[in-house]
Amino acid sequence: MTAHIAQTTSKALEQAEALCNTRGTRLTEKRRQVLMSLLDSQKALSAYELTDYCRDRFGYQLPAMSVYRILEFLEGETLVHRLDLAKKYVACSHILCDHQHELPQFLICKQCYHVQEISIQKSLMNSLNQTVLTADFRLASQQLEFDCVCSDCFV
Amino acid sequence: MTAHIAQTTSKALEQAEALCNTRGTRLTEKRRQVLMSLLDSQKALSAYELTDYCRDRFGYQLPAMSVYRILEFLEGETLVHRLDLAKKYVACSHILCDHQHELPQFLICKQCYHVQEISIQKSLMNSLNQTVLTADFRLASQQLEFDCVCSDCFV
DNA sequence: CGAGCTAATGATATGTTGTATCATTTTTTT
DNA sequence: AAAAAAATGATACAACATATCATTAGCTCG
Repeated sequence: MTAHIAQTTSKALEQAEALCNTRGTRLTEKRRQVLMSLLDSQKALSAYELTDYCRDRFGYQLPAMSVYRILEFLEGETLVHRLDLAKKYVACSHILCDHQHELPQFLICKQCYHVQEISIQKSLMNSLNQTVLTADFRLASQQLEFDCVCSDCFV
Repeated sequence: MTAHIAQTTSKALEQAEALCNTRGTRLTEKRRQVLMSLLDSQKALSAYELTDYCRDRFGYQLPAMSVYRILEFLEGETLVHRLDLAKKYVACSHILCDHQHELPQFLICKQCYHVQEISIQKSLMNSLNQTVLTADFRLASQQLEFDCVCSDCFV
C-alpha cells in the first residue's frame, strides 16, 4: 500500500518510530502518514493542505481535527515544527541526525513556503538577546522565524 | 463627544492629520477614531478588538470590514503597523517625531500584547542578513517581529 | 480470553482572522 | 446641482484553529 517513498523519507520514518518507541509513545499509522507527507512534500504545509495531501496520497480524507491533533503530537516529539508566521508545519530536518541540535531558526519563503532550518551563530543570538533585554523584554523562544524570499522566488 | 484624550494622543492625532493633509489624503472621523483607539490602548489590538473598542468608546459598532480598510489606510500612511505574529495592530510610536526613522523592529509580549518598537543595531542586522544570505534566502523585510514576554508578565 | 480502561480518532459545532463583492453614503469636482 | 470619486456599510465566505462529545482501537490484568 505504501506507494513510492524517497529513501531518506523511509529512513526518517524508521528513526521517528524508534524514537517514539524509546519514549513509550506510538507512531500510529495516521501519525506516520502525516509525517511522511511532510517529509515528502519538502515544504511547509498547513493542516488543511495535509488533509488534501492525505486524500490524494492515501485515498481517504483525514479530518482536519485529527490532523491538528497529530501535528500536536508530532511537535511534542520534535518530529515536526509549527511555523507561526506561515501558519504551516514542517518536518524537522534533523530526524536523521543522532546528535542533539541547537534550537533551530527558520527561514520561510513567503512565496513558495520552502523552509530552511538554520542555526544562527551564538554570538549573533547573544547580541539579539541583549538588545531585547535592554528594552525590558525577553525572547519568548530562541526558535526564531523569519519571513524570507528564497533564491528561486527572488526575481 | 470626544471623551477624555491623553495629551500625547491628541498631539499625535494632530500630527497625523497634518501628515495626511500634506499628502493629500484624509484622516476622516472613523480613521481618526481607530487611530485614537490604538494610541490610547497602549497595546496591540486585533481588528475585531478595535470594533469592540469603538463600540465601547464611541457608542457605535464599526463593522470589521471598515476596520480592516481603515487599518490598511493607516498602515499606508505609516501611522499604524501590522504585527503578523500577533495578528494585531499598533500605532506607530514615532508619529510625534518629525525626523525619519530606521525600519522598526517589534518586541511583542505574547501575554499582554504590549509592544515595544525598537531599532536593532546596524551591525546586528548586517550579520543577520549575511547569515540569511548564506542559506540562499533573503529577509522579506527588515521590519522584524519577535515573540517576547515583557518584564511585567515575566514571573 | 474477555471485561474494563486508556489512547487515538471521528464527527460536529463554533471561534477568530481575513478577503471579496456589491450597495449606499459622503465628499469633491466641475 | 449633476457627475465622479472616495469612503463606508452589509453580506457572504474562506482559511486556520479549538472545544466537546461519540466512537474505535489497543492494552492490561484478573
